[in-house]
Amino acid sequence: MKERYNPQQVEQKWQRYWQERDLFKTEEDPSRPKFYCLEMFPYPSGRIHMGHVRNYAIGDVIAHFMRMNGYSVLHPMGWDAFGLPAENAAIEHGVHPKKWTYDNIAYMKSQLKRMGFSYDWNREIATCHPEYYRWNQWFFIKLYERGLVYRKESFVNWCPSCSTVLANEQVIDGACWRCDSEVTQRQLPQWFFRITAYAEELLEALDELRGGWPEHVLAMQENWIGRSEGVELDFPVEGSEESIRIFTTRADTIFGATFVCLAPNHPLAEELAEDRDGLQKVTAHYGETEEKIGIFTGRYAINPLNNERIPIWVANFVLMEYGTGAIMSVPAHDQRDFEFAKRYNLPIKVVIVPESGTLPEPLQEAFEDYGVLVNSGAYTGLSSREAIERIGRWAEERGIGKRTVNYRLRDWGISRQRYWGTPIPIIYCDRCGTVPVPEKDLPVLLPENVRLTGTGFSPLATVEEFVKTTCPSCNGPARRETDTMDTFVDSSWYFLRYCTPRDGEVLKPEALRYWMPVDQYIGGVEHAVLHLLYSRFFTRALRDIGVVEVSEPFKRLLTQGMVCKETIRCPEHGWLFPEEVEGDRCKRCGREVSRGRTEKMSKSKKNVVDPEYLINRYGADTSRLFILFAAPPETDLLWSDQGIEGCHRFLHRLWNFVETHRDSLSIKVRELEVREGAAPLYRKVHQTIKKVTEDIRERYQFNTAVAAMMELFNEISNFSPVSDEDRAVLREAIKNLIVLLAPFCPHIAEELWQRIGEAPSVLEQPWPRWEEEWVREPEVELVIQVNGKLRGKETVPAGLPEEELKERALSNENVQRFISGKEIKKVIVVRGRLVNIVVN
RNA sequence: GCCGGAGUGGCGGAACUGGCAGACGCAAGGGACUUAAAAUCCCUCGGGGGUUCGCCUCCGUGCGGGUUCGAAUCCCGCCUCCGGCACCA
Repeated sequence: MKERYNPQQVEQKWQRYWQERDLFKTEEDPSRPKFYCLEMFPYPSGRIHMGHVRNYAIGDVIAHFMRMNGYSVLHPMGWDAFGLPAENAAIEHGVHPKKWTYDNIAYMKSQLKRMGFSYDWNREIATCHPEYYRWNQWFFIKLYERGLVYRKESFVNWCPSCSTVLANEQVIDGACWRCDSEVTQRQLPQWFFRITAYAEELLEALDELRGGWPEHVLAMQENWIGRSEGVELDFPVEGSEESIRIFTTRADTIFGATFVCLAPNHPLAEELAEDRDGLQKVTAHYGETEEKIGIFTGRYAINPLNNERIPIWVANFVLMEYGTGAIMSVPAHDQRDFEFAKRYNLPIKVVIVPESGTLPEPLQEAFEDYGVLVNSGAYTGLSSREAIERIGRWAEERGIGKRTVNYRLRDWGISRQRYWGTPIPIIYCDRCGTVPVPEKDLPVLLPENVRLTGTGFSPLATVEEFVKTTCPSCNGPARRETDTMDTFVDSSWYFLRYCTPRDGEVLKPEALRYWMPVDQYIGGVEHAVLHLLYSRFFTRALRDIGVVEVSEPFKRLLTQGMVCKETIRCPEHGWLFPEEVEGDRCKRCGREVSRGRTEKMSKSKKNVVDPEYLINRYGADTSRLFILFAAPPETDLLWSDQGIEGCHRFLHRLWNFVETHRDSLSIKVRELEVREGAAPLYRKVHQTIKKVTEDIRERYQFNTAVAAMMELFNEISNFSPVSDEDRAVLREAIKNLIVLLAPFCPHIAEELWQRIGEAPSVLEQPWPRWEEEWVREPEVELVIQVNGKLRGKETVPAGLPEEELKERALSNENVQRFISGKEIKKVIVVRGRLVNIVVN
């Protein structure tokens, strides 16, 4: 009796089997090559979404593939478990963040298990666990001792909705990366990681990643680090001992400087500005982009190159955080200065002209290109490039400046005024000042009895027994730091923790040496600068304190595309779920809906598909297969309800085939004999092994690998065996197909493997090998062109000499029509492929 | 504005170093089975023209040029879309 494919039953059976045998447990095995396959760990928001499914399906294929190829594979999973949503849930629903988080973890873990991913769950980590975050604290202290962590009062990005500070990387278009609220500026004392100390290294090392990382991620990081070479130069302040140091990349325009601008929070601004109210007003608009405003300080500076006396201004668009916090303003050659000069009627002086010609005066806009210097004293006539070089040298010789490099990258502010995060291990003592918590007192535990209100003040400050402590150095009364760390600290090194997840005392160097770096990292592009840059920095910082030997954490990076789906919109009721629509009309109001553009699946746009629904309806194998088949991994994937049906159909057909031919498929033969009629099928088997292997190994093209398996199955279905020898070939074909399919659809592969009489587990089978002689076709179709146009085809034995191919081509009937009576100028022969006859 | 990527049937996408454009899948149309439907199976499926129904032929990979015996693929110039950066001196 033929049994019907029941995914639920099959999947549960094999998930239980894997779990009982702990099949995916990993240990360091020096006798085998290692492979560290890592997918970005999820935030435990409650349920997994299609983005997770795609990310983890890709990772699982790679992990299985490498295992079957004899590698010792580390494939772990864990939870990025600290963060705001837990705290917000607490404020809204009164449930403790810890409970909320651990409940979510338990549920999502069960979902991941139902998807059948091959994680070594023995290595599971959660960043909110004290044995995890103690290392955040330990690293913090070590880096503090090395001067890579410091505290300073500064303007910070403040999200009023999240009631906390954001790092620069977390502000997108002036809005919070998480909730989209407009970000404002606040002045607060903050802890910083000195990522800028590694700016040059982080930039230079990008070159080593080329090839293994996608080009656009490298470009984004390069942009973000934003290196620029220039000159620092002192402009003495008239009637004062002070001078203003400016930074410029365009020293060639210095003779065109008609004023100097200070950032409002520049130390000299306060001192020089006469108009207090004016200064305050500029300060209030600091960093705003809508409008350039400024005030004249009433004082003058001297241009060191021509001794010209130019006014000193304070302007809101000059940033203290970049360069020296002061600029020389050259309105003729800088658009920002041009706009500022126009507004305040400051002189505009042309000192650069294009190599050919002049500039139309008065200028309508700044001329920012390189060119030739005019009105520039001894430098007149030089090219911009030369002038920059010479002026830089001149300043260095005179000791009034130097050539320098500036970076757009800022230090990473990690203080957060929130509860659900790692406590910063610092103690403030009136007598000893700022004292780090001694190593032996770690971890500084996050207290659980806390009232969360979301008022914007650190919740920990209200927990008296937490705040009140004694100073580790003088034993006097002292207070603890009450801010917690940015959660990106947690994820900046979690890949190291997987190597020794349970060792309470140390990150074992042997384990790190064996497993690091991550050989393949997989995740979304949204972390191109944030997480990926922080991790590269952190790994280097930890290298410098002797924790790890590698500098780059991720050798290869694959950024998977988004999962998208069509959106539906009602003019009255906004976004709609498909089930809220009937015949293009909104069920509620009857108005016609518009099928909007396809966009990334999101709850707010109601275009989501719940993975759990798919598992229940089609099973994990079908879901995984479709998501791998529908698009190459880096491309955005357009969800299609019919598409998944197609993949389900394929698995059904495969199942039915095995069930129908079960008897003949379980006959084993000692030696395979491939007769005439079975040779094409047997060749297809070897061609498919080759194609699937190379698609996975070299190109990560899972869609074409799946297509190749479908092709093989089509050929299997069309094959009619006429002998036992043929049946043995058929069995061989099915057997190989099942093994090839195993990384994609492990459950059905296990089941079919067993049903053709093989012993489990198919996942422990060696990856099949192909034989080149069976990949080659004995006959090839020769394409014959005349003047590059297809004029005929001939089936010829492979490996014919050129002469013969040429002859066959020339004698082809249809070809004759096109060449008769014409002069043959040339014949190009590509062996095994084509002949092109050139006539005039 | 600067940087990165992409434009191929009705749709998702194939085509490896320049060598048969459209693999595989979806949708659509036709047929078989069935009382019927679902499921399954078979056939057709870029467009135009011709046909003795074997096939022949012209056009076709965003647009315009170029290199080449031969271009989806390489080069030059545009257009469109997506992503990143952007008052960074």
